[in-house]
Amino acid sequence: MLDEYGLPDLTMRRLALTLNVQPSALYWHFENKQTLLAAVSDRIVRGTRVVHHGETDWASAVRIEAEALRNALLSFRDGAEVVLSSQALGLGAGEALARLTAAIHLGDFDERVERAAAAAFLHFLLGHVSHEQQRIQADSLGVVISSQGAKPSDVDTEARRERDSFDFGVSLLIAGLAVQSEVAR
Amino acid sequence: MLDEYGLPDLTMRRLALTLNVQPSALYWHFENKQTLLAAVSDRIVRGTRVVHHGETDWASAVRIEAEALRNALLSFRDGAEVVLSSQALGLGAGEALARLTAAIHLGDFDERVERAAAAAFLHFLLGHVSHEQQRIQADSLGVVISSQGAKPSDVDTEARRERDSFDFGVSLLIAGLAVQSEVAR
DNA sequence: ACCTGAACACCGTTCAAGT
DNA sequence: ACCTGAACACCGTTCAAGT
Repeated sequence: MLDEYGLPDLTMRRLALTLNVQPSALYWHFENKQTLLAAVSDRIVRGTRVVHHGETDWASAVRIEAEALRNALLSFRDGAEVVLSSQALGLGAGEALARLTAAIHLGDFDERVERAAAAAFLHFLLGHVSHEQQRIQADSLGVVISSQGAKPSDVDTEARRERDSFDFGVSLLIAGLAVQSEVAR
Repeated sequence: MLDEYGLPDLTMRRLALTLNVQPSALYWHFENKQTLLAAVSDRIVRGTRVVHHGETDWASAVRIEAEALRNALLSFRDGAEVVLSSQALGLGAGEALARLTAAIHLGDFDERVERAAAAAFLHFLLGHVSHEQQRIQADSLGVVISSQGAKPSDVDTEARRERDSFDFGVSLLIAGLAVQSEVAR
């Protein structure tokens, strides 16, 4: 349904219709829409399992995990916004945070540093991908935002640019964390 | 209205009621709710003007700007979420991005680096503060989320912790960007 | 230029009652 | 255990018509 209609049209009533059921029936299975969306977030995040990395360093582990999470979010329409909206309520992104924290933990930092860094990674990640997906959607609707002189810029080079700026952001945070580790010892 | 009711209850109908006007009247002034919220975002972001920093280095400039933006967002209930929701539509956060970019520009980086870094700062900033405000709201409703053994932890130390983890995130990004500048030359 | 009145096509959620 | 029927209290938006 998400892929077909997008988040704004993922309503309880439409979901019930798809399931050939009355809207009220959904409330036997989920307390409300928020918890339902949290469950959807979980499924989205768990989508991409990371290849069990042997004994790589923490930086590569974080990079791999970030990439995997980005792919998981990108694999559903509005994926990032779904997770963003349900973590805004304190639900749904726990799994993602745990995975990032585990990767960082390989670097053996102070525990509070690890928590704060994982949160920073997650904030960047969700923000960036939701921005990406908003662009994807706008493009698919043929909406032209780019002002003056910018060529149609084929989808491929556009996708590369997005990936590059994502990697750049991840690199910034990793480099910052690396400096932090040198300060610590 | 935002401070009194919060974003979820900031509806066109309630706004009209507050203004002693019919809901349809609002549509003469704004094309739709999205553009109205974008205007609200603008006001929130412009709230805190930065003290004209003389000739500090780019790192302090960025730190000051980030702090100012955080304060602007915190000064309205659900401020971060308002901006987040309207920048998800490509509107509303332009001013914030411009200010961060200007501060970073003092460091004289590659233009693409500056853009990507400013975006990274903004994503972290909005994500962090919206998380903060969600916590504030939960606390004010007396909702206890913290599991087991965590003391009630007075509001003051809680606020300090939030500020610290915000500063930490900003520091991560700044340190990462500093490394980037060394690579460049 | 700015607003009203009335309508359209929806929402999420509750709750008694059914099977 | 799981669902229906019916209702409640709302939404955003449009558009002819008024002043």
